[in-house]
Amino acid sequence: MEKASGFIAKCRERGLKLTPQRLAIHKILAAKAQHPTINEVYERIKKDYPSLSLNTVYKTLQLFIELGMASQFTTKEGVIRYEIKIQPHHHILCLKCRRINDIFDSSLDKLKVSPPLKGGFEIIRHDVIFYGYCSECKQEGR
Amino acid sequence: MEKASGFIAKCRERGLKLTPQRLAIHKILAAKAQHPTINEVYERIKKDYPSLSLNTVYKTLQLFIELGMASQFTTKEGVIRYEIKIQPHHHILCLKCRRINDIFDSSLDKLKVSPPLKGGFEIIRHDVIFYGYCSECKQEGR
DNA sequence: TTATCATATAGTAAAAATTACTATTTGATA
DNA sequence: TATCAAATAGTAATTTTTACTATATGATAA
Repeated sequence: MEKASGFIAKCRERGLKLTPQRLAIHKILAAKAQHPTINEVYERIKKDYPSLSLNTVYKTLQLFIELGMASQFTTKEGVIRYEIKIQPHHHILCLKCRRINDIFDSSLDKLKVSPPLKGGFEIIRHDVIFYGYCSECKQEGR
Repeated sequence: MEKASGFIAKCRERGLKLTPQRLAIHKILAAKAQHPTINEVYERIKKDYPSLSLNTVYKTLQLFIELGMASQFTTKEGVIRYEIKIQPHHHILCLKCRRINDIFDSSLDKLKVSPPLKGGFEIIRHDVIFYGYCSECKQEGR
């Protein structure tokens, strides 16, 4: 669970208001190993803030992304998921239960493409996604 | 450009009808380095087959995916793109013009996660996406 | 603590993307 | 060439995302 203090500082820096909605959305994303969809964010917060608007969730997540505080990625099925920006990491997705874990592996962070293969591209960053079966689904024989 | 004959054979095997729509969609995907969105597929074919239904494009692409002949992936912006299944490869995406190139690099195909980091997962496959600027956009100073 | 003001929110509506449904058409087979 | 199941187009329904606006609220400074 990431501290909210960093988030608060960032909002102050940028002159953004610290609303309960933003704090709640940040809290969901910052909880360890969360990769919720828009709707999951909305539904979870709605329990405590029934007046929350889905609109606000959309706009807040977009804001977070613009600020570089969060990012979205999409699974093979085309489901868009969100996560907070933390240290560089990659993902591993269970093909059965759809659970997504983070992988922190510095060797993956260092991947390079040899010049003849990258066709003149200047590479800024990269993501790796592994697909497989988690320990529970593996036992159930899929 | 991939041969259509493989596709035709695959359809016969599975008892699928060889319709002009399917052939056209396959042709678009099979053209070298194409990663079109649903709408791009639809618009391009509509020029020659004005009666084509968007519905058919959706269903055909889903079919191709179920058959393991195509796959979808999504860019950071959440745009879903489709491609034909060819030899294992990865992607490099220009952050400015959104062009997507394929990378064939066997060392990337061999990526592994060390057991302590994969948390019990059994890994089946993986994808790597690089982000950067292509040679043209690089020259334009982004 | 309170007044002020720009920003954020909720609520509604509009637009875009995706899926469902069905009558008709069409490819494959004999 | 006839038959039949499967595929298609067209339409409608549903879902997802975005736009718009009046109201509410966080931040600031008096």
